[in-house]
Amino acid sequence: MARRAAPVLHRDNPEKEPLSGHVKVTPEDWLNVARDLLVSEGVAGVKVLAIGERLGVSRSSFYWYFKSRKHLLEALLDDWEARNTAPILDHCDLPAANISWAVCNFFRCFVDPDLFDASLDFAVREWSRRDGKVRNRIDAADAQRLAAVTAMFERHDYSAYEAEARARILYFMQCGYHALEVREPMQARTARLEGYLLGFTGAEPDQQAVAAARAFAEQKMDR
Amino acid sequence: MARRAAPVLHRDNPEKEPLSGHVKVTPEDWLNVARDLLVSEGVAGVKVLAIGERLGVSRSSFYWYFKSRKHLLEALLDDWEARNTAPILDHCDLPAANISWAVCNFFRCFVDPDLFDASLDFAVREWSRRDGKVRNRIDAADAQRLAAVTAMFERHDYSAYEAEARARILYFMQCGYHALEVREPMQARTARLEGYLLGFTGAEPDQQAVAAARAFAEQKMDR
DNA sequence: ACGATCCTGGACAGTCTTGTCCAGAGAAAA
DNA sequence: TTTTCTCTGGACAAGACTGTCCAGGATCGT
Repeated sequence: MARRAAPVLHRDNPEKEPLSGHVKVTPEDWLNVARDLLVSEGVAGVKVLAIGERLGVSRSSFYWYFKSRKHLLEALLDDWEARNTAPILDHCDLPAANISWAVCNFFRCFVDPDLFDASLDFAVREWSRRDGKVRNRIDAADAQRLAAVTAMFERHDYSAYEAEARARILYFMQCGYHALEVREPMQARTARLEGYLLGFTGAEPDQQAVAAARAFAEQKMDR
Repeated sequence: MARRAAPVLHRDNPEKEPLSGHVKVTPEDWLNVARDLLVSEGVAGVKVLAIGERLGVSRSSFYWYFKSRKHLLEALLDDWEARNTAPILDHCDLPAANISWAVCNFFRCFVDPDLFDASLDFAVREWSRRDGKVRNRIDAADAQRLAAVTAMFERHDYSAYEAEARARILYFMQCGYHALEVREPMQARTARLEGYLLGFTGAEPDQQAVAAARAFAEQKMDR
């Protein structure tokens, strides 16, 4: 075996790229495009060839940076874990004058793509349905987040029982919203924030908190 | 071309199946296994070979019943539409003495796999993220369902504004619950029903309604 | 200038999947 | 029984994807 035609060299094939020569990429480039594909196409769409094409680079150079596609997927999972849970925990721990402010703080996470990438979170969630290891990691993340929201309600004098029920309503509702990917302008959504507060705190909404959250969301929309 | 080895006949190959001869399947068999695979593996897992193997039938006989894989997927989508939306609309329209009973009726849909197959619904939802046509159909289904829940709250004297906010909390929360596929025994879940009612109706929960919903859920669990 | 190293392109091999074709088994009709 | 129709099995072809190998261009240090 090992009989093989001589590879076509650049100088013999000027159509390729005038003089730029090799295109250099970093492992981060591969990872970034992989994340995009995970979100837009699902884990099945994370293909070495597809990433290489988008980077304008040959497929085989991938194997210089990653041992295999499987290792890329592991890196992708680490990347998600490093991004998406900490901001929620932080925002639940933020000091708040009353429950309205606390809920509005929580709400900010799900409005600001820099704090929490909902698309990425749900792409990983979908992936987890077909992979036990992924599933375990996302279960742990959900447990952490729910515990943080529960603690938030408890700090505002709800009983343990009510705090947990309301935390679940709040977190599940927000996740349901993203799961359904409702096509609704951000304005309509924030306008209904007051209604939500009415629904799940059982207290009169603090209009200042609502206004602040609305302003924040609208500002995030402008970008 | 068209040179080809003579196919191995059954009588020449007794290893196959003693004497049962051809195994007959129906288009419904193909569809049922396809639905299972859609739920467990996602749309990418709906492969002609995989279905055929599970049916114990050769891959090529698939093409007698369906023009192509694409046509199977269309049939799958029609099948979902025929199953999953009507029960929700029906349960929202059920007569109810008060809002607690109404919400508990709604709750039943999401507890009874015969009324609403949440796994199938989310499998289609996931599919819809990669296919515009699927997306349009599921958007329409969501709109119908939300309208029904909103109307339910309105019949119990909530204002249009509050009815919509509470309908969204209720529907999104329930979807979020299924989207996250929380691993929690049904008992724990129904025990928290009262807490949910407390959270999103803004009224004192009707203990009889809660008890009835609990009993229903526990009975469904036994099967 | 020149050698060592980094990184990429293309060929190759192997697997998996879809879709087509046709011989012929089984069952139903004549 | 014989004929006809329905349905299945296996071969074939083509395409997509993964992973391997290696020649050699590009670049950096000396």
